[in-house]
Amino acid sequence: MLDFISLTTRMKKESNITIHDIAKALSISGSTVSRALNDNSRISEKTKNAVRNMAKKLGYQPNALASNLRTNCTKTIGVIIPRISRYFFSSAITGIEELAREKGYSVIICQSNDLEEREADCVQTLFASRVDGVISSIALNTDNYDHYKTFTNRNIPLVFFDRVCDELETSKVVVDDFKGGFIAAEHLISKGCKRIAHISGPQHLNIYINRLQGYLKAMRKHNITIDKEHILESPLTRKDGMACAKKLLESSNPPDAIFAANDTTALSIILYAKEKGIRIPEDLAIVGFSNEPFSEYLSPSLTTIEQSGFDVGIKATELLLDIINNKTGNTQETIVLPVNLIERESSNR
Amino acid sequence: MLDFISLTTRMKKESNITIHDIAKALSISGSTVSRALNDNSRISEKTKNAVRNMAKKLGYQPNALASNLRTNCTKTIGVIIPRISRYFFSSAITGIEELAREKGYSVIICQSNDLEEREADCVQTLFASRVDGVISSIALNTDNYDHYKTFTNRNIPLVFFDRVCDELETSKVVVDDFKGGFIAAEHLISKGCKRIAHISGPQHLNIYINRLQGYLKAMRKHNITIDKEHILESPLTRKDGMACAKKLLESSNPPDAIFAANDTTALSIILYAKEKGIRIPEDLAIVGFSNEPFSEYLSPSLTTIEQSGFDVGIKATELLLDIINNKTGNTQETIVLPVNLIERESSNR
DNA sequence: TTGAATTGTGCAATCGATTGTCCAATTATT
DNA sequence: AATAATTGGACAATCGATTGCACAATTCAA
Repeated sequence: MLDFISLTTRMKKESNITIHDIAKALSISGSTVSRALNDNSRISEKTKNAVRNMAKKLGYQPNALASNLRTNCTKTIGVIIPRISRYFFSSAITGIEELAREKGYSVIICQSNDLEEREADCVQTLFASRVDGVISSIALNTDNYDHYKTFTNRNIPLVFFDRVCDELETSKVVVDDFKGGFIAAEHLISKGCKRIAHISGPQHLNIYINRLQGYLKAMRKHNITIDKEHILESPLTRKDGMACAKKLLESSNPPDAIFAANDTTALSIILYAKEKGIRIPEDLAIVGFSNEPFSEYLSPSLTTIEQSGFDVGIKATELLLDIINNKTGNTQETIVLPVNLIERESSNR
Repeated sequence: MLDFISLTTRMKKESNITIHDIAKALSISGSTVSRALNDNSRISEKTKNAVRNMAKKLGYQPNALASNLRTNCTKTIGVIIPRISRYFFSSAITGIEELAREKGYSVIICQSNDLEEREADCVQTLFASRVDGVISSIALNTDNYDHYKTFTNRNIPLVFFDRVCDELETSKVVVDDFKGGFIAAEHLISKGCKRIAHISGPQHLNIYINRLQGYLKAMRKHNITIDKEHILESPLTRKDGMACAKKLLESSNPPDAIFAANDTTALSIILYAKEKGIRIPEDLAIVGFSNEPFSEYLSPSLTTIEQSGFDVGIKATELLLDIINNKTGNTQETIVLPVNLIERESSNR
């Protein structure tokens, strides 16, 4: 029992080594220890070494809280995303974390669950944590951006990615949705499709507007007239996809190809078509968007537009860290990353 | 320009409202403000209201850093996982975050990328951030657990989930892998399969040991003799799965069913079998483990064992918060969550 | 050799919130 | 009315690291 007590006592002590303990052990002042540990030029090599050795010997671990309080910088960046379980976003986080850790930053992640209210909560949480900067992708139903002023008003660097907000003047990282829409449509055209429908997403989100515009441009370029009924707007869930498929395929003028604004919707279409005995790609060619992990394994496998969440995360972090470290002035950059077409069975005719 | 300057000045000020500013505005002391804000019983309702109103009016936002430093508690929990982009783990994080935020905690996430060295880094990062507790799932190649002593030595609560470590005496949350293995094998037996192979994972991980043991028990229970060649150990990647499939299916005594320790391996088997013209499930029945997002969409769709990452995350967080708030003593609980079989085409014969 | 420049450290204030202790004012008790 | 008990609030120390300034010791210049 005695052993146990002395053990716990020792452990307790061990967890509380401060620069002052080091200072005492070496009979120097705390400020010298602090400077030595920070490699300040005003401390002699000899002292620095002594301090470093003693720090190691005592098992010193700097208390970030104290440091943060004094320096008013936490070496932490906050991330707000709709949902972590979506592959694109978890890939983006992987990229963010990768670069952040390399540069000595930690990452705090908050999920908005695609709810504006939750997003506002996230903003509060991150602000309370005094993050040095924030990377965000906007929730599906957010149409008021005031909560972000918590950051902008206080000059806390903010970078948006993927789902960006034109209303706020910040740097942004997006993929080339316009081009994605364009090459998706042009691909279908090249396969001889004549009646190409498009299922788009919520039109207050730039990404869906751009995919739609890219599609329209390709259609115009090839002088294909569009049946107005062939352009639908949808929240893009599995269920909505089913409804859209039904609406399009049961109409009087059914399309011979569909470009869906995401893979989930494309999946719904495939399932619906299978159920109805519509052959893919012979009767109906399909192109999705995102290259979800499942898209490769669908039957038929899904032609889609690939976008790298990882790259987006890396770029956004680069941008943010540049701003934090004041490498860039007040410039608001918008970086557009490339997309590319992955041809698979669903359009191979 | 003047406007701009005064604006920035104001903004700067706005971001630095402290309890002392409130105190000054009301001609009371900082300690009273602090107590009022914390709803301390020694402050009169009248004063509390005055303080709250002034706080709102000035746009006061508590500085968590200062509070943390003083109270030595950060209201933050750390999470270490192999990789966030795996669905099971991102689901677990969703669960963790959900409950944590509800209880007023933030979450810091670190990825080990299944590397022991990175895992040790994560430990350091989280410790430096002075998290109040840690939830971890061990990296694939970790076989030395000393780095976790950083937490255990200092009585920082630690809970493992899924990939747990028996060497360390902590609370754990796992799914019932043994039972999962058992029902997977028994299901195949019930379908009339006689030569049931199993592709297991690294045997220093409890989850794979348990799945294997469950499988063995089912086989014994039904008096089925096992060809030793029918039990393989694999790192369980796509590529390894292919190799295992080849080895099993080209042997002199090919199995008529395979229970794979994860869905990725099951996928490889399906692809290999298709390539070789082996019919599923007629010639070969397949059961996987995890119910990955893609498993439902494979052709044939994959029978598998479902485990809820979300539930595991919730339970682990419950456990951790109980320990942090000292509701439980030193008890080391191990919670086992249920699994269940999802029957699909790959075994439907 | 003396004053100036340089180098290496220490002192003490500071970041913002919390909390043990003390004191004044108010209310209750006999 | 006098004392005791209670209530509401102020003071000052504290958490641990950082940093402007002061100052002693050393080196350099003339």
